[in-house]
Amino acid sequence: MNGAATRARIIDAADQLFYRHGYEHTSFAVIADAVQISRGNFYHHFKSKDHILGAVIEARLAATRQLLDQWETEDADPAGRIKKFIHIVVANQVDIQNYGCPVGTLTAELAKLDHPSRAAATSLFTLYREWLRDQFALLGHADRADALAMHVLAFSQGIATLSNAFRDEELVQREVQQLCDWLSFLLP
Amino acid sequence: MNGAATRARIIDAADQLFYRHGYEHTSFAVIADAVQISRGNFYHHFKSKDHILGAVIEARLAATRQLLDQWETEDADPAGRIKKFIHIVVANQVDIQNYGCPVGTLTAELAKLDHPSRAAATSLFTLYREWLRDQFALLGHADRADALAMHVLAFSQGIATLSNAFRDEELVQREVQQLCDWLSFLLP
DNA sequence: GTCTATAATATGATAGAC
DNA sequence: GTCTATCATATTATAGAC
Repeated sequence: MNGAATRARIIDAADQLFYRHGYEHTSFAVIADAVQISRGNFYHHFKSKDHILGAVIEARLAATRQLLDQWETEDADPAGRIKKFIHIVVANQVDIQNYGCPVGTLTAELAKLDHPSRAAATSLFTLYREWLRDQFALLGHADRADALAMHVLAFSQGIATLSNAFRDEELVQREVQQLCDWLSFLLP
Repeated sequence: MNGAATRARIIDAADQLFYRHGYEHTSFAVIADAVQISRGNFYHHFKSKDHILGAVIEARLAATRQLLDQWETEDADPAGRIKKFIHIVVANQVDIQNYGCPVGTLTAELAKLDHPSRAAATSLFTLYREWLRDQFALLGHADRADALAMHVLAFSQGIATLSNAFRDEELVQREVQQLCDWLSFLLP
C-alpha cells in the first residue's frame, strides 16, 4: 500500500467520523476499523490524534476553497452565488438533521475542549465570511459587506442547529425562503 | 452531610461542567473534585453518568420554566417579553463567547452521540418555542405564531454560534438590534 | 451516607519484528 | 509501510468497610 494513499484514507475516514460522532468520541479504534489498518500503523502517518485533527481541518479548508471557486465559475451573478450558499442547508439537509453543521459543531466542540486547533476550525468560518463579504461588495454594498456576510452566516447556523434539534424540513424550507426574500431586497 | 443536599450539589456541578467542557469530556473525577466527594460516593446518588445527565436536563427544564414564568410577571407586554428572550445572547455574552448556547451545544453533542437523552435536551428548545409562540399569538399573529417563534429561536442560535466562534461583541449587538427592529414591524 | 480499594475496560501512544 | 505486543493511564462502575 502506498503511504500517501493510506494517509489520505485516514484523513477521509477521520473527517467523516469526527463530523458524525464528534472529535473526542471518535477513538483510534474506530478510525482503524474504517480504514482497515492496525492501531499501531497510525503513528507512522501522524504523531498524535491532534495531528489527525489538524490534517482533517486542512482538508476541509482545501475542499471549501474548491467549492467556493467552483461557485464563482458556475455563476457569474453574485446574488446567485449567495443563494447557492444559503441553499447548503437544503442540499445537505439529511446530514445536517443527523449531525448538524460540520463547521459550527466542530468549532463549538473545540471551544469546550479549549483545543489548540480551535482557531484553525474558526478559519473555516472565516473562509465563508470573506467569500460572502466579497459577493456583497460586488452587489454594491461594500460599506456593510462584512455585516451582511455575518448576517447570512448567522442565519445559516441557526437553521442548521434547529434542523438538527427538531429534524423539521418545513422549517428549513421556510427560513431559506425568507432569507432569499431578504436578499432580493438588497439587489440593485 | 444531608443526602439530598449532596445530590443537588452533584447536579449543580455537573450542570456547569457539562456546559463548559461538554458531557463526554466531563469525567466523574472532575465532578467529584468540584463537589469534594469521592468517586465511589456517586453511585449512592446516581446509577450512572447518564442518570446524572438526565437529572441535569431536568434541572435545566425547571430553571427555564421558572425564568419564563418570571418574565411573564415582570413584563405585561408580549413584545417586551420577546425582547427579553432576544437579549439573552447579550446578557450571557461572556459565557456564550466561551462555551456557546447551553441548549444548542448540548443537543448537538447528544445528537452526535446518539444519546438516549437527546429528546429530553430538545425539549429544552421546545419550552422556549412554545413560550415564544404564545407571545406571538398574543400579539395577534396566531396564524403563524410557531413560524415566528422558530424564526427568533433560529436567529438566537445563529448569533450564539458565531459569538462563540469569533468572540465578536459588535456582531451580537448589531444582530440583536436588527432582530428587535424586525420585531417592531410585527407590532399592532 | 461516605469512604477506600479494586475490577473491567478503553484509551492514546510506543517498541520492535517483519 | 504494516503488523503484533505492550505500556501507562483514565474511565465507568462495583464491593465492602466504617
